[in-house]
Amino acid sequence: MNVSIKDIARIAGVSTASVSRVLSGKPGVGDETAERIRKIAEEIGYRPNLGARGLAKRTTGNIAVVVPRGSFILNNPFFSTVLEGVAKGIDQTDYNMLMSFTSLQQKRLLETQSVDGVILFSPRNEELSLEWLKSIGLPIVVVGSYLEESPFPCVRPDDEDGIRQAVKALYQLGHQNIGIINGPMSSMHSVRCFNGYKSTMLELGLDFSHENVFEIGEFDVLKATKVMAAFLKEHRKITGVVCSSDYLAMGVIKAATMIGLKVPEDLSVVGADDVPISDFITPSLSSVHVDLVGIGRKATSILMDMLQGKQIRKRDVVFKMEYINRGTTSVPNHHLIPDPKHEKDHGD
Amino acid sequence: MNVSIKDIARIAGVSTASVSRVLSGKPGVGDETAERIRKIAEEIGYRPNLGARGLAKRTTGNIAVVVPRGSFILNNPFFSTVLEGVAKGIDQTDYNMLMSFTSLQQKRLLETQSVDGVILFSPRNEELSLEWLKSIGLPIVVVGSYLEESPFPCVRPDDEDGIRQAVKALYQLGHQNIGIINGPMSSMHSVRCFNGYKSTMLELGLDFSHENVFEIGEFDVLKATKVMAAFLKEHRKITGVVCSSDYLAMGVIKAATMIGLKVPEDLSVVGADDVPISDFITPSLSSVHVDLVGIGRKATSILMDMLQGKQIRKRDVVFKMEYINRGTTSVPNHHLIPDPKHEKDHGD
DNA sequence: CTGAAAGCGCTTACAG
DNA sequence: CTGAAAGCGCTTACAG
Repeated sequence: MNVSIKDIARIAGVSTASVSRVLSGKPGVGDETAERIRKIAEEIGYRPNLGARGLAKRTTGNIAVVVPRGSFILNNPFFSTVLEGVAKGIDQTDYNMLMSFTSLQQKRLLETQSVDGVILFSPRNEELSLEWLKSIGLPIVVVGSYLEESPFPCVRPDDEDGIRQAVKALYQLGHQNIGIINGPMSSMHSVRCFNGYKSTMLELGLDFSHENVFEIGEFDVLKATKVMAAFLKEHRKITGVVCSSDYLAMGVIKAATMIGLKVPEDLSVVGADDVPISDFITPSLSSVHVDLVGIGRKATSILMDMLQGKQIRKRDVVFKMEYINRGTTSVPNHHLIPDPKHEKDHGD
Repeated sequence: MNVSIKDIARIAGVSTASVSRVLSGKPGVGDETAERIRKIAEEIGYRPNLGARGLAKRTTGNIAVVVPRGSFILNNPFFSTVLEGVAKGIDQTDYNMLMSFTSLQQKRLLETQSVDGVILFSPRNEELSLEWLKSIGLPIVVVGSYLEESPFPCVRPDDEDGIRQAVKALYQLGHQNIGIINGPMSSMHSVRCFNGYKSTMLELGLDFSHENVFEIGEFDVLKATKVMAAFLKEHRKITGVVCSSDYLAMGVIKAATMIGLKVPEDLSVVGADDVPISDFITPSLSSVHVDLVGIGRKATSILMDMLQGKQIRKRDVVFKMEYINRGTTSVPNHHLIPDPKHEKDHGD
């Protein structure tokens, strides 16, 4: 029913081969013929059928963006911000973006020859097996931390150092009892954050205790506030807390408020990643900045390189992070600090 | 290189027609043959080629989700929340979800026979012309307010009534000078909000003045805080402000803080839509709730009906809204209200 | 129940 | 510069 190159060929009195050539920008057709073909195509409102083209060329023109953990993840500004970068990156190409949020959809998407490559948001170990991922034989680049032995290029924040900076910032403000609110340890990101936290505490000569580590099982922070509130209540010695994400940090603030703690007077909290909304809430969130949009863009450009058969030199691209002091951090309430002015002299 | 039904047919010693029939669940193949085919398909790791299937069946199996106004829109929780509903809806079908954020991508996506239907997030008039949209001849359902004369089914919040409730709530708290922070009037949503605001002010016998209407030109609220702050500074008589979205409301709070106004003591603010994060920030945002996820789901199910050729009875599905009092509203500072207890007795 | 054949809309050696 | 033809991987009347 839709017009096809056949129609154009008939009207123009040429072969479909010629039509195909001019419409897909290939050389080898006389200027006049080409012009005539273009005009006719325009007139009869020709729309190429990407599916057919894909069949013939063995490509799809689609790239998949798969984010595990269900669609509620959309509320997590980390994802939406990186996604913004990915979207911008893809926009500059001729690819279309296919998204999937559930594992069912992912399987279907990836097993069905529907995409040429995939941007994979850091899956947890149990969600997508490395074996399966390898078996589908698609170019994949992962965003965020993933398995060490992953064969896929990866672009991620330097999360371990991010937490390190967060802890140091708190330390320099005078905090001694510093806790961490972390995601589930099945995520490499959480593991890295934990490592950064632990090693920095030790390095600074602060008490490291598993007591002060709170791991929430789900990324659904909204639901986790009550347990966080309980945790904070039990650990009143903690005057500062670092979080593995800004989103989590917002939950901590909420939880603190619930039990009557003031931020930052009673509790300093610092996030990680510095999503756009963090500078926007009141008080604005102290965090460790990283170029999230840049991460998304970089991931896309690496994928594009792979799609063009280029050799990928750097399999791991790590974005550096930088602490930003805003409204949710201050000197601890219980101790008067002699000289709170020294802002940043990496004490070691 | 990938195995196809031809390979299966050869191995099984049957025709590709039979293979096709069993693999796509069609009747008319003997149990034994069917079983053999299935087993072989499994063994050699057959993956159907959706593109080829699409070519043959004249469908794509894809639905497009198009959101205008660039990808920064992802930071707007309204979109991500509705999107969550859409994603959940699509998950339950066999369709894949193609997303596009820029107008370039949209054109390509829709003009290229890549999708069977589209979920369109309320475009502004100037972005996507109705003519063009109609010309592509795809089933479309729009989410959010759009042109009155739009021929496409639409599902949206009752935004006009939402603002009405917000104004009334403020009025009942004792506010007399109520302003509105609105989006650009090129969006139907903003128009509706303005109408709701104006008519309610008049109805309540309050002063309506264009002075108290602040329209921000862009949806990029982050960038708009400074102008909002200036506006608030110039209009100190305003003790309460209603916003056309929660996202905007967060900007107002930020702006108020910037100029030293306390929320809600000095300024009450109420949002609209009640996105998940609104209950999460501190103080939590008073807003007018609407089932955003439900809106996304409903839009998807309507589209599915259209795809199956069903007649759509209700072309406009309007979700009702309900005011929720939280932490950003209180009695106005300047006036002592005799009886602030009467919470909700729709005064008219 | 089963298969031969045409067709979906495009691309691309191959030959001229 | 141009066309005939085969092919991409699947589906579906049609005939048996």
